[in-house]
Amino acid sequence: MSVLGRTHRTQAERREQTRTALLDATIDCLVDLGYARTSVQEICARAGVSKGAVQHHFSAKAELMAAAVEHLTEKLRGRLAASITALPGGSSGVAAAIDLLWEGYSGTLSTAATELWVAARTDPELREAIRPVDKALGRSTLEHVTAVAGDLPKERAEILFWLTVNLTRGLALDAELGGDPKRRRQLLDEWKRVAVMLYEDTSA
Amino acid sequence: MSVLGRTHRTQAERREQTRTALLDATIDCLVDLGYARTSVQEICARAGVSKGAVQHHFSAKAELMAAAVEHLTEKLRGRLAASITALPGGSSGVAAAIDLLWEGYSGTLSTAATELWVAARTDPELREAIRPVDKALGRSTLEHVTAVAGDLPKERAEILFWLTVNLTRGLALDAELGGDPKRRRQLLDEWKRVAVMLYEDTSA
DNA sequence: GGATGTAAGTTCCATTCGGAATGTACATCC
DNA sequence: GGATGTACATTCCGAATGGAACTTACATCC
Repeated sequence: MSVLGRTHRTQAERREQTRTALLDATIDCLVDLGYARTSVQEICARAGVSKGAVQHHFSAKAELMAAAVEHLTEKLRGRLAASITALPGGSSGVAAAIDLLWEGYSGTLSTAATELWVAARTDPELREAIRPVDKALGRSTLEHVTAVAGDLPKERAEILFWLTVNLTRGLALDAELGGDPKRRRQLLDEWKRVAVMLYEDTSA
Repeated sequence: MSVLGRTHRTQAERREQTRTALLDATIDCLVDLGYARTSVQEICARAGVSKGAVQHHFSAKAELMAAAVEHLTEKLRGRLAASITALPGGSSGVAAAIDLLWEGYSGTLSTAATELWVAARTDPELREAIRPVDKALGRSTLEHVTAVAGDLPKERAEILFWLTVNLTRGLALDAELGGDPKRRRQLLDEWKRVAVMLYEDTSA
């Protein structure tokens, strides 16, 4: 008897609603509690749904997590894609792109992703679920980026992109542990300087 | 009745032996099973010790984990410090230092550290235990590095160091998930090139 | 509008967890 | 060499977990 869904809902709508409610609640739990303390019961409580429901949608907890990964990356991809196409070209675009990747990889969505990533290391099932999705996200983002910075040789652009992504992920870890934000800002600024330099070096 | 400890052991020795056995077993578990599946029972089984022992040494699981962090960083620090002092000076030293940091931050010890880090994000107690220890490790390593690359302005050396550390941590995450080793090698080589360039730029 | 299948809620169970209580072996000190 | 305190083992318990079985509610199709 939720306040939503007062009207008639088709079966597909019902299904989709509780499904996304479950996945969103899962991400919430990952961010708030971490993977270790994310229980099915807690997810159900947050989603306003019973345990039976999750079992109906997902045969096991791992499957729920796998679906959450997809849900998560889909959201992240959407956010990134939207911002990237609005990037300016040239060297100012490089700096802006780095900021963008940092924002993308340091937000709550990425926090949840990190939880799943780390958990996946020792959970083969989850791992197999994550890998293709993550690869697709990387490719998709890379495509958008290279499309914007088109005057760079493809290989150079890729290297610059992946360096940024990995640096950003390291910084995100640092942020999660409560490292010094000022230093992170400093490092990111320096990296932008270097990246722009490299960019101009190669494209000029 | 282990094969070790057949001789008389003083109380302090007994205490120290089972303590380190427990901590080593904890790290083992973190690497093999991940934080979520690391239970006290499993640790005891691997350490060849009973549950009562861990309770005698550590009042709660969180305390064990906190001690494991310290044990871990101490080991890591030892390994890094030993290798760093043997570094050559000049730009070849920069490249070698990067390789060293990569090795240090991508081994099993660091894998366990990452598990604890991520878990600490949502566990205040563990977090408070980790922060000072991690900071000390960073400072200690940084000190050694700056001592070797002494002809660089201090601030520049620090930035270079932290950029490398964070990049390395991002790459380590990628490695854990089974990313392409060839690409990681490529990225690391490129970063070495850039770092050497920056180094020569500033010190010349 | 009544039959039918799917979505979701309720209840239950086996397992496992961390931690407490209690008992035993060992080392130290007189 | 016997008393005493520390290190470790055994056993138990309440709580929480994931998953199964069963029941109820809803939408769809005739």
